[in-house]
Amino acid sequence: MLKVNKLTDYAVVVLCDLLRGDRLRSAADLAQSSGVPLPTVSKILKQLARTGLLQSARGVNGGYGFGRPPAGISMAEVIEALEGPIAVTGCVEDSGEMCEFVHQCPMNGHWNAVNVAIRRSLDEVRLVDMLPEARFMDPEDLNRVIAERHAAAMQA
Amino acid sequence: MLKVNKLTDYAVVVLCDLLRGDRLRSAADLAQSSGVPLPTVSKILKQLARTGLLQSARGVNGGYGFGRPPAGISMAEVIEALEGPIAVTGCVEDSGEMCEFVHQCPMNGHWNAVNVAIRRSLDEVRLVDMLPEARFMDPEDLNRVIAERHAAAMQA
DNA sequence: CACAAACAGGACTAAAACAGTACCGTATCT
DNA sequence: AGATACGGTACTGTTTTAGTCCTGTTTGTG
Repeated sequence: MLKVNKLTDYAVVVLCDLLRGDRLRSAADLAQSSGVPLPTVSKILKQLARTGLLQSARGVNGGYGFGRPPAGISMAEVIEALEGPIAVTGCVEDSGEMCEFVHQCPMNGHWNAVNVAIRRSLDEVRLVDMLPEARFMDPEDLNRVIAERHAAAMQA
Repeated sequence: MLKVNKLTDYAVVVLCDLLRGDRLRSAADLAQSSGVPLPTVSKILKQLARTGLLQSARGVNGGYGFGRPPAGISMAEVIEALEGPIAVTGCVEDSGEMCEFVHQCPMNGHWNAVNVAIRRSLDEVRLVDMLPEARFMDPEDLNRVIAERHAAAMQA
């Protein structure tokens, strides 16, 4: 276990697709080019827009684009956008849930060490690292290309 | 999400209890002192013994003890013992599952970077770090005490 | 101004995973 | 022989997840 859900998995596929373009992309467009079913893509994009990771534009010629420079987006942010705060158990500060034994639980706060460790490691993996082409490209070049595409998309 | 299941959560409680003793402890005994229901404790201990993290002895005066020096046990091992290999998605080497699109999937192998990062961070959190008293004790002293208890339990 | 393209939000259902329990078998000590 | 304790597995109700669909709102275009 310790799995992310499928939506998050698909989200990465779709986001990588979005990274490759230099304009707003509609949900239908992304569904087609990524192979993920439209309703699912739609659900993912809505959620990502809600958290600010993506920007959306309605109406004809509308679609989705990154809400900020994509080179700065970490996997931790993507996962949290779709699944909420990273918390491996309920017994953790900020998890939202509160176990009924908080005050007597001997584990209280101790899983936090685990959460912090995981959170930090996810901060260090960037979304652009998930691009297949990232393996073969010079990181500098990759960042530059991605930044140019983002600028073009924002301008249009 | 990205949660461990409750069994794993309970397991840490029970294991910490076991860390505090210097002899074999029966499932019933651990259930009582940890407050976790017996059938559940039993299930956890069985599984941990199966993977070798714990040793078991049957019959009167039987019970469970650590299979090896507990100071060397990491949270990664505990989690893997109860939940199988750490793999945040199905699309990952060693996850056991194989998605039907392996050969065409553009993400193939890329979540691995995430898995490796998480796995490494879990390797660095030790089981003994989950002990509440670990906060107040000198790490050297903690290791010594734990080692002595383990030796005593193995000898008896 | 009407229509079509696209996003926004929420409701609903089927399937899968989990949690918790119970039962029966086997080993060991006294 | 009998009591204690682990070993394996099967079962069931509940919760979560996945996936879909429907209705409303915004915006560009002829």
